[in-house]
Amino acid sequence: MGVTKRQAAENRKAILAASERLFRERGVDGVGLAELMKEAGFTQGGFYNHFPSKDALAAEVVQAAVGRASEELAAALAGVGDRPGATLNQRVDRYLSREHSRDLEHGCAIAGLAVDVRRMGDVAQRHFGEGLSRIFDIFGTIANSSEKVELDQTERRQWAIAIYGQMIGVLLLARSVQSTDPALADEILTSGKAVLRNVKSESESAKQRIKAKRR
Amino acid sequence: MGVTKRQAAENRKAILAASERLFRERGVDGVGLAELMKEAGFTQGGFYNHFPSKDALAAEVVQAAVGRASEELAAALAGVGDRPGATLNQRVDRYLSREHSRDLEHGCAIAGLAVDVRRMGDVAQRHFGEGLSRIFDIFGTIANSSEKVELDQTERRQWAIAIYGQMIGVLLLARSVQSTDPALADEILTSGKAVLRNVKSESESAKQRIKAKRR
DNA sequence: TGTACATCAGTGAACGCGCGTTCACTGATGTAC
DNA sequence: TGTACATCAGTGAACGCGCGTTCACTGATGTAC
Repeated sequence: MGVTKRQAAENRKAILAASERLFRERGVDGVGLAELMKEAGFTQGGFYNHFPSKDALAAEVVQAAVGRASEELAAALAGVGDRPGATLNQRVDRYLSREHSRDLEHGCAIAGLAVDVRRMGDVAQRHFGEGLSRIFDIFGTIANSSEKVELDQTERRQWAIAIYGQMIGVLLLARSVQSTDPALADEILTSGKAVLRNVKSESESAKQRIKAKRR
Repeated sequence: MGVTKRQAAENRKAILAASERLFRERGVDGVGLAELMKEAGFTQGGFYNHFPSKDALAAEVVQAAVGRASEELAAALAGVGDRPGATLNQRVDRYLSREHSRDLEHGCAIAGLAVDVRRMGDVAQRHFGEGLSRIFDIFGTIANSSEKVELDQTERRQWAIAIYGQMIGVLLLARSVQSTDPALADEILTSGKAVLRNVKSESESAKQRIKAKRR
C-alpha cells in the first residue's frame, strides 16, 4: 500500500509486540500467523515482508523480551528508572503480587517464556540463555546488601540463581491454578512472600553454605 | 478387531501413557491425535472409543500424573516404596540432578505440567490444583524433621510451598537452556543444590519468619 | 525542482498439509436363550 | 454346553478447518536523472 520506511519499522515493532503478548498467553503453537497479524493491525500476507518464518519471529520475540527484562532490572537496581531504589523486599512483594501473577502479557519475561522456550528453535533458546545469565549477574549485585557475609561475583551468581529460581517457581505454581482456584493461587503467593521476606536474612544461611562449600 | 474388555482397558492405559510422554515433551498443542495413537500402537480412529475429546484426554492425563506424583511422594516420605527413608537432602539432590532435569517424560509431574496446564481446560486445571494442594500437605510433613522450630499444619504448608516452589523454579530454569547451553543448565542445578543443601537449617529462618508473622 | 521508474510494505487469495473429529465397516468378544 | 446375535474396540478413509507459507498484484515511497 506504500508506506514510509519509518512507518514500516514501526509496523514491524507492532508485530513483535502483538506476538509477544499472544505467545506468552497461549504459547507459540497456540497462535496462528493470521490472528497474530490481525492483532497487530495487518493482514496475513504481509508477515513475510518482516520475518523469514514464524520460528525466526519467535526467536526475535524472545531476544527482545529478555533483553528488555535485563535492562529494566539493571535500571531498577541502579536506582534509576521509574522505580528508583526499590529494595529487594519490595521487589519480591511486587514479583509475587496478585497483579504480577495475573499480568501474563507484561510481567517477567523469564517466567513468562522459560518453559515455552524449550520448544522453540535453538536461536530463541540461545537468546534466552544469554539474557538469563545476564540477569543472574545483575540480580547477584543485591547479594552484598547484607554485610554479614561478603560474596565474590561467582558466589553472588549462585545466590541469585537460587533466589530468582524460588521467585519464579512460586509465581509459576500460583499461575498454574489461578483461573480455577484463585484461593490456592493466593495461598501460594503469600507463602512465597512469607518465606522470602527479608531476603537478606533468609539468604544469610545460604551465603554461609556457599562460602563453606567453596573452601 | 475384537478385543477383550481387559485388553481394551490396557489399551486405554497405553494411550494415556503415550499421551503423557508426548504432552510433557511438546505440550498438548504440539502433538496430534494421529501421532499420539500411533505412539500407543493404534490407528487414529480408535481414539474416540476411549475418550470423548482431546481435551478430556488431557484432563485425564493430568489427573493420573499428579495423582501418581502425590502417591509416590507420600510413599517415599513414609519410608516405604523403592526408595525407603530418603532424607530431604537426598530428595533435593535427586530432584536437581542432571538426570531428573533431562528426563522430561518421567520426572516430577508438577514441574512437567505446571505451565501447560494453564492452557488446558478447566477440568485439567482443577485436577492439577487438587494434586498440588495434596502434595503441599505431604511435603510439609518434612518440615518438623528439625526440632528447633515446631510448625503446625498450616505453617508446614507455607514452608512446603516455598521450598517446593524453589525446587521447581530452579529445575525449570535449568531445563529451559539445557539443550543449547548445558553448562549454564548445570550451573543452575548446582547453585540450587548449594543453597538448598541441608534444607533443615536453610529453612530454620523461614520457619522463624512464618512463626513471627502469625503472632 | 520535476519527471520516470524501481522498490517494497501491504493486500488477499491460494497452496498443500495436518489438525480434531466423524463415519461406515470389521470381526472377535460377550450375552441371551 | 452350543447356537444366534448384539456389542464395541479397532481400522482407515473422509470431513471441514486453520495452519505456515507462497504468490500476483497494488500503489505510495524513495531514487536516478
